[in-house]
Amino acid sequence: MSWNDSTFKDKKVITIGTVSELTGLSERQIRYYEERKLIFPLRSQSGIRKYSFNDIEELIEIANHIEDGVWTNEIKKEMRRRDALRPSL
Amino acid sequence: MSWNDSTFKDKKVITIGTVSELTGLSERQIRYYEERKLIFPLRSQSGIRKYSFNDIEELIEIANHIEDGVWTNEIKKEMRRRDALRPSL
DNA sequence: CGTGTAAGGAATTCTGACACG
DNA sequence: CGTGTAAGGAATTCTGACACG
Repeated sequence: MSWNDSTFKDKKVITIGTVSELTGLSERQIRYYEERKLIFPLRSQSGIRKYSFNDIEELIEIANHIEDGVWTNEIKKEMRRRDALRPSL
Repeated sequence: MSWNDSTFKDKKVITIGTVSELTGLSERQIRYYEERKLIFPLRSQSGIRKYSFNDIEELIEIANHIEDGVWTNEIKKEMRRRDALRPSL
């Protein structure tokens, strides 16, 4: 019933259509980035994807990288590097 | 593309089914509280209701009042009283 | 490689109404 | 008064595939 404020950003409750509006990305792009293991939406029982505000921010970063000509493959590597640097956060 | 953190709670992006899961209220109840002017979801172009985390917290408060036997009518009055007390916030 | 699109089906949401109390 | 439900329709989302390059 109540969350500490910092948790709102992590609550996966937003539907793909809304994410598309918020980011300007097509649903096709958003699903593709998931296929490439760059983003991990929650799934409802019936299979509907749910994203958090954090996911939205990551999607924008991913899209920016791709616009710069970076492959999803490289983005994935960069993510792993970043995660390795801050193991406790 | 980017929001200051305090804004997340106010972004109306959550669908009624998810709100129902999060609050434990039925969709019927949630729509009824809107009919009684206690809650004000955003509407997508096609008419789909979108709620914020703040709305969810308010819904829980409303439901608690009703469980205590308070009428929506009274809850509305209380809301007006509260709003009048902090005009600048 | 990253993205668009048409295809068919399943799940979601909407409104107005009848019911109970 | 507040809430449940069945009804019919409209909008959303899902997957797998073909296309282009």
